[in-house]
This record gives sequence, structure tokens and C-alpha cells, in this order.
Amino acid sequence: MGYYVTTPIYYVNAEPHLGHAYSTIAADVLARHMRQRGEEVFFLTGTDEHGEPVALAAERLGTTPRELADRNSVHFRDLARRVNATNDFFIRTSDPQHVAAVQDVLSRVERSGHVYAGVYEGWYCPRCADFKTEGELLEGNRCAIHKIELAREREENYFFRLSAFQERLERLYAERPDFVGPANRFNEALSFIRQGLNDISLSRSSLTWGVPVPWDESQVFYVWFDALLNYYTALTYARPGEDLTERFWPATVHVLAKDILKFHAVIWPALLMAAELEVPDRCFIHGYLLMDEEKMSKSLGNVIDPFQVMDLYGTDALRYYLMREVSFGQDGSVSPEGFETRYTTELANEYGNLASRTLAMIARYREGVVPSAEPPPALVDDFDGLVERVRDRFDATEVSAALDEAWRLVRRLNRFVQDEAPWQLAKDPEAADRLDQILYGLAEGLRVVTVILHPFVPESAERLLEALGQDDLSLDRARFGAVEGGAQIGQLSPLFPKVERADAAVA
RNA sequence: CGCGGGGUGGAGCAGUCUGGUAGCUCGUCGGGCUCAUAACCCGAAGGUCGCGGGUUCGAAUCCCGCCCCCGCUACCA
Repeated sequence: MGYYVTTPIYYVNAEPHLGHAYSTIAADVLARHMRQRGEEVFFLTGTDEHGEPVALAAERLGTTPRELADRNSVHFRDLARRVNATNDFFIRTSDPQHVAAVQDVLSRVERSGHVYAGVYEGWYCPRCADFKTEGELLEGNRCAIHKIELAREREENYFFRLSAFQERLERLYAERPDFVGPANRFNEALSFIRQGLNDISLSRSSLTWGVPVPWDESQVFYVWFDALLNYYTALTYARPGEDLTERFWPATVHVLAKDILKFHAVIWPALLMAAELEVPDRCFIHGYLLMDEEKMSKSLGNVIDPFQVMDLYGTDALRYYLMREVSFGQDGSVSPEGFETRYTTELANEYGNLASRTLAMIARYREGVVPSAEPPPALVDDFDGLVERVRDRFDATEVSAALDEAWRLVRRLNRFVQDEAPWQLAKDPEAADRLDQILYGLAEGLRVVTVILHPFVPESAERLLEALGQDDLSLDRARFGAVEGGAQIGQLSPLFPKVERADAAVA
């Protein structure tokens, strides 16, 4: 069975921002790690393009929804490319194959009796293009966002019998404690289910920019049903002539942010049950990136623009920072200052400099050839079980913790250099064997750490491995002592060059 | 009101499930080293782990109550 990881599909109504980059990077780290383990991986991202907000925005701009979607979808495709995402496909919900597959699945749901015609009635805010619940309204039935008085509107459309799945969902949660992670999100979703589920509208009649309801073409499907199904439909046409669902369905993990928890943890499995499809193994909910205490706001100048950061520091620096700074699964603060600190102290000083000093000493003391020796006992214990620890962390979707496992070894290696003082040994011909062992241990330790860091900082890791005369990225080889000495090392310019502070204003 | 999460040295966090001398990073101060991207290493100062009770030989960790902050409470991409 393959490993299938997804990001949310991004709504084309907005410009790509750091949050999109974060989800995509996290999913990519998972995908790359699993490939290192020799798993067959399929990694999906894409754009969500239907719905009223896009239709309205297009109208305002004097264009068609399709043209607007075409234009904005490209931005997200570019973002994926810029962050070095190794997605195997980029789905667009306006793809004709997706539309057809959605119709197919939802027709099946309808035929199975999970759909009925009803009336949707509520307070409608034209500015939000959305219905509001009683609880969301201000006094006088006003929109909490726009402060305007709302009208009561009613619309005839189709409903999905979500309520009928309450028991099956509760059983799913009882049987599969890993279905949603982290645990607090699992509890949140479960308690939501236990509070009782209402049916939800499946279609819209006042809109044309969407997937037409096959049994009633005057309506289109509510955008969430169209959107959620992307995870399934993509597999049916990503490889022409090949149905990937056999190999990759159900999905291994959906990566998403907490704002869309309920759609993925409640509606999505219910929909799949209704369609008689298997539910995914796991949904993993990451937190929000907070800009200090403030929310991200361009006018406050505290925004981290992912494109700007990557222009100045490189893609790996952004990938590293986001995975490192924010404990994966929790909210966390990010800031330009925090970024600079981690870039300089960790990437440049600890890791980049470790690479520089290691390569320099091998070049200087051993003419550029990694000596052959037994692994230094002082390091063996520290590296023992590393691969297993990293695997366990990834299996639990503890991405930041996996990164920390590697980083502790980066620090360990710097301490090793200091403790052993190879520059002293180099002065003493009697200590040649000892120096061989130290330098071998350093090169080998650096190689192991770099293989493990590869999913996080792929470009830099590959450059460094090449300089070490290595190219095997498989996790199995990331064992201390697995590669013997003898490699000819190469040149390496600083992996993470210092960036002058004056230029470093990323905000 | 209900549900969920959080409150740990100056800052940001881990540890809480599986009780047993409070840990990490940044910052501050002192020292060491010179291979290296003036990088690296060591040491020190600094915390009654939100408050009050309880269980226990022993609680940040378990139980009860309270205070404060945040999120969710449905069709928000």
C-alpha cells in the first residue's frame, strides 16, 4: 500500500501567503521522508476554484470565474514550485475530470438515499456571500463582520443526511484513535460529533460557478463537497490511463489547518461512508502561524512574505524555520527577528559551519580524503537508534520533533570537535590514527545527520552530501558507520551564508 | 452556558498520558579554543512550574475547586 499525503487545496480567491507555504512544506517533508524509507509516495496539492466568492470577485474585475481561477491558480502552482514541493500532481477543481468524478460520486450518494430536497433558510450577508447562524449575529440581526442588517433568505436545495452518520462516526473515532491528530483535535472533533449532527445543504441554486448537480442541473454542489472530493478524484485521472486509487486510496494523511477541521474530520468521513469509499487513515491538523501577539497584517508590517524570505535566504531556510520554530500541530509565533536568529545561529553557525570546519580539516590534514577508521565510541552511543527515533517521530506526525532529533546531533558533533581538538592531534605524528578516527567520525556523523535533514533542507543537504562524496539518501543508510572512509571530498561554499542585517529586513 | 486547548526562570517552548533532584533555545555575565561562515565549546546568574485544597514517602505531572487567556459552537478556504 502506498503512502498518500495531501495538502488542503487552496482557494483561488486569495493570494498565496505564509500559511499556504507552511501546509505545503509540511506535507512535502512527510512525502520526502517516506520516499527515503522506500515507500511508494503520492503527494497531492492544488487549488479549489468554485463557489460564490470567486464568482463575485470575477464579476468585480469584469472577468469570468474561469479566467480568474486560471490566473490565480498559477500563483499557487508557483508557490509549490518555489518551496520545492515534490507534489506528484496539482489538482484544480475546475478540471473537467474532477467535475465528472464529483458528479459520479455524489450521484452514487444520492442513489443510496443519503440526499433529500429541502429548504435552507437563514440570515444572509451579501458582503460575506454567506449564511450566518443565530449565534454569529450581532443585535438586530446584523453581520458581525460588516455590521450591516441582514435579510432572511430561503433557498431550495438538496441536503446531505449527515445526521444519519453520527453513530458510524462515533464508532470510527472509538476504533481509530489515530484518525485525527494531534489528540486535542481528535477530542475536539469527537465532542463536536457527540453534540449531535445536523444535515447540511449539499447544493446551491443561486450560483452557476460550480459542479452541476447531475439530477437537477439548476443547482451546483456546495463548494465543500466539490472540494473535499479532490483527494479522491485526483487519483482517478492524475496519470492518464491509470487509476491510482487501487494503490493509494484511502489517503494516508491529510495535512490541514485547524479552521477546516470539521470538514475533514466529520463531513468528509461521513461523505465517504455514504459513497461506500474507505475513509482516510489520518487527518493531521497543524496550528496557525502567529505574528507575535498580533495577527498577520500588512499594514502593521509584521508579515513574513514567503517569497521575499526565499529570495533573500533561500528556500531551505524558510522550510527549516517553519518546521523548527513551530511545534507541528500547535500554534506558534513566527517573526522576522526569530527567523534571522534561527538562520544565523542554527543554519549558519551550527550546521553550515560544522560542514565548513569538517571539510576544511579533512582537506587540510588528510588531503581531502575521508580517512578509514572505526567509528569513534564517543559518538556511537549518541547516534545509536537515531533512525528508529526519527521514524517513530514521523509515524506520529511529530515533524518538529523529528527535526530536533537530527539537530541534537548537529550540536553533538560541534561539541565532539571541541572535545577532541583535531588541530592539536594534527601536530603530533603519534596521534595520526586517533586523528583519522576523529575525522572519519565527523564526516560520517555529518553525512548521517544530513541524510536525515534532507526532507527539511533538500537543496542544502544534497550540496553537502555531494561535497562529502555521497549521494545515497535512503534512511537505511543513515546509520553511523554504514559508510566507510575513502571518499574524496569536494569544495563547498558556505551552505547558509550570513546575510547582512541591513539587507535582512524581511518585513 | 456547552466543548476543546493553554497558563513552566527576561523572551519563546519541551516535559504532564507511564508521579521521584525542573530541561531546551534565545538573551545576559564569565571563561576556554583557534579547525571553521569572528563561527565553536564550557561554566554562572535567573523559576514557590496561574491560585487554593486533596491523594502520596514524594506532584509541574494524579484528583477537586477557582482565576486568567485562546479556539470552537456548523455550511468560515
